[in-house]
Amino acid sequence: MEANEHKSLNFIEQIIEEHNRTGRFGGRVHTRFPPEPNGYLHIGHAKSICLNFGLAQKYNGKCNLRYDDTNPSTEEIEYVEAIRNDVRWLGFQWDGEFYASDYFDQLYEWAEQLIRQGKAYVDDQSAEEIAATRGTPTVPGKESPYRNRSVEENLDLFRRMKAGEFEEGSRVLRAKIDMASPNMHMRDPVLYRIKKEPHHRTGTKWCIYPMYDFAHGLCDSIEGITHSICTLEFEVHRPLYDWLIEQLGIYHPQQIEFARLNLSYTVMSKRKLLELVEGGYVKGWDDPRLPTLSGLRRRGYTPAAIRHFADKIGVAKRDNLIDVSLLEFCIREDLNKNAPRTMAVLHPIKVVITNYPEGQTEMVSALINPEKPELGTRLVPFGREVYIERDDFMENPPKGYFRLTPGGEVRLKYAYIIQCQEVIKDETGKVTQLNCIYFPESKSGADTSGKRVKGTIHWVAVQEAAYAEVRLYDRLFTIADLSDIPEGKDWKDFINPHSLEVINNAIIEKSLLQAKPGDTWQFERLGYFCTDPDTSHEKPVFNRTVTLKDTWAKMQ
RNA sequence: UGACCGAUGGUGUAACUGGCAACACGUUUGAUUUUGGUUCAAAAGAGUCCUGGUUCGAGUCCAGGUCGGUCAGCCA
Repeated sequence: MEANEHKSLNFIEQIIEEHNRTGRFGGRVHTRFPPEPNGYLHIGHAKSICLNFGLAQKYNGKCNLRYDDTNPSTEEIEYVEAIRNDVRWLGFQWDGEFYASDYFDQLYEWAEQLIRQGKAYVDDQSAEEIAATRGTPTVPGKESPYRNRSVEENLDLFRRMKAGEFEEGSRVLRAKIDMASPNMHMRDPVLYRIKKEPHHRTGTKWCIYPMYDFAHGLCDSIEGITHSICTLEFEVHRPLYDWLIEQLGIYHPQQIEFARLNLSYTVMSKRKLLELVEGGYVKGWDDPRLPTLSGLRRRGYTPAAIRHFADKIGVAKRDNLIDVSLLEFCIREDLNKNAPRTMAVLHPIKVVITNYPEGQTEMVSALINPEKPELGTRLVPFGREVYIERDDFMENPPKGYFRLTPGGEVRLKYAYIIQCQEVIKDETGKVTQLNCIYFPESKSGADTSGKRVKGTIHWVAVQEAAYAEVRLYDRLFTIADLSDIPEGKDWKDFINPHSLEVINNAIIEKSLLQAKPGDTWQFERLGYFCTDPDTSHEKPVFNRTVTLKDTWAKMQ
């Protein structure tokens, strides 16, 4: 596919190829995916994962998985395992699996080195005082009264911080840069803080922990990362990233920033996702309505579709809002080719074929997947009574409707053409049964009836029907752009109250009772569905991944 | 009256680095079809944020503006 097809380079590939030309990294490409283990991965992370691992593959390089675990108060082992599974599920294998905490000793040494160089100092101010003296983007900050302590005093204090002599919040280590810098991140940023909390990997060894800005670039340096790819909000951190590495005189990777993914009708921030989960708006991190990888997986999205999506959206620096219809296109494309077909009826009406012999059944032959005829056929039981979709019958059809109508004819897919002769209703006027006749010579594959019908509908034979729970999902929000909330409104005001519809007694073919969690299907004419982990032999449960395109529904 | 970044059809990304603005999604139309699916064919839709400059020629270079985003955690 990518063999001799010349695809233009994205801006990161252009930078890499420029580096390769000039020999800055000796032709090496080594990236890393650096999640913080404090939440689940979402499709925005998938963009970053595909980018980082994809670059490594493309340039014959390497990509590490590195947990950015510098804050023990929010991070948990549960998340590192979930992240590992998600990355693997997406289809990537990292070269090295590392943790920022692996490097705490080295990081500490470098902090002492900075102190010895007179480039860092221990500040006794409180967090509030530091905030108050940092200034604003337009007003310079004020230097700390502790800024000019001697190297010896700083070293002593920092070592005692490490030894646990001081309370949390009483002291921090700060870089000594420039309190008047127009870049807020250069105004003596905090490098280390005291946290008397056990860490999921280092236990109680440490009671001081490095800040992101201090740790990240230095970890990149240790691992020999060439291109440290991160999102746009870190752009203003880059001068600090570079400053630390230069002061220390160590190997210098290149940080490159790209625009994070935004998807229409959903939220992507960890904070909001967490709020949806904890507020009970959804049923967990793997709720199929969420853009988390675990949610998408449960919804029936495949790794290949997500990778293809990541490829199609491209990489650039401008803010973007990708239309979900592109994601839906990617999963339909995959499932159309790969999902076996079956028939299910979500909202049934019973059809009785009055001229079909009572007690008779027969097996009709159906394609497993018309996109892959080599997969062959399956046998579907047919009989005198079948269920059809309520939508596939209309008593007073509009122009252009070509399904079943009183006196009208349709084909029951893979079986016979039927004609509706009688409509039976209950006392409320609801249609409860259709009496039809069939044309024996119209059987699929052996049709000598000469009849032509416009419509073909799906069905399930009554005597072979089983029941299932089917969960229909819709977009989680009612507005496309969640970054643009009207004045006085909260983003949660736009949660779609109809994002989940549960059908308790959908009709399926009995053969589907064998379905295993994760199996994907196309329910003919309805959409793609995936067996949910909640499924059981007694009560199969299916999630609708996405509907089929429906040009008729669009016309209505 | 800060610093940094960005601006190309409805959406996203391109434009071989100064040479007829292309591709994908979406939309519309037609053909095929035993899924109103798929497939195939076609169309509409931007003259590249604005103003000026350089040039035979500017989306691309220069100057000035406008609009949008990010940054004031001992979060990442």
